[in-house]
Amino acid sequence: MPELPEVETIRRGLERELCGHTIVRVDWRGGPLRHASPRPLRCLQGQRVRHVRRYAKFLYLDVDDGHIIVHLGMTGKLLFCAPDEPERPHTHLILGLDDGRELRYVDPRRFGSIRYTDSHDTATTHYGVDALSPAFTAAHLADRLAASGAPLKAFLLDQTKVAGVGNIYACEALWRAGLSPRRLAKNTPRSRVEPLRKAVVDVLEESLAQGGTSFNDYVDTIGEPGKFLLQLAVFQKEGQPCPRCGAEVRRMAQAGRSTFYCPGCQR
DNA sequence: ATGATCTCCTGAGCGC
DNA sequence: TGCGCTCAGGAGATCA
Repeated sequence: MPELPEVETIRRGLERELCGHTIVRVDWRGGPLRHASPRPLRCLQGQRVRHVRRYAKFLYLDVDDGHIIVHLGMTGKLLFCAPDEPERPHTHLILGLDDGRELRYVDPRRFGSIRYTDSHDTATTHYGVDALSPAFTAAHLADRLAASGAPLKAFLLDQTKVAGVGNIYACEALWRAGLSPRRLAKNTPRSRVEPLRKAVVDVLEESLAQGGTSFNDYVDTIGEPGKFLLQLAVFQKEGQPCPRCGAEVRRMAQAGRSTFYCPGCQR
């Protein structure tokens, strides 16, 4: 479900609504989610949330003693609820807050994870630079592209190359840059690296400004869907005309995922 | 080491 | 209507 803009939207919601509040109750339903938590989640009781950070698609909730590392997978949602609100199916964790509200984690497919740890995250040590960080420069991207024999689409999806880009924005960025998803990363001409970097950053920032992209079930922490859907050029537009050249948008499988592209103007 | 494939799980949407 | 099939925004393990 969520890619970088959606996760960042959620981070902002958590920063606004959760920071400074203390967790007074932990109700863990036993998942299991993708990963077990190194420290028991019940130890979060009595701890105050100090900061909420994001790296790639991971959220880091810094508490008094350690960090809660959250990945939403495909269908994870963090929702602020009143205690009397009916519980949705697949609610795995409820954090009771000091002002009576609850923060609930709901995740039907259970591809997400919630881990409480006292140490630094080891899951992302091999990750690349975050696509919205200042370190994501054309020079850096050029180096990474040159070292990769993967097709551009697979390159962008690989979190160890560039962190935070998912299937929607990989398709959209390649369309904006006019680059074929099949082109090998190392065969990207130097002159097209900066346009690609800009396309990735622009599409992420524009989506973020709209609160992300929603298909079926993505909502932010107060249940609002994202509005970027209206601006997608090729993603899930198979058979429709390319907004730039009018050719028919196609779909193909790459690395087990759907790639949407325009055969007319992506070279 | 790198890239491709499979897998975890549930739900939605489609064709029959 | 109801069944079975395909597909889904992620990423880690495993294989070549």
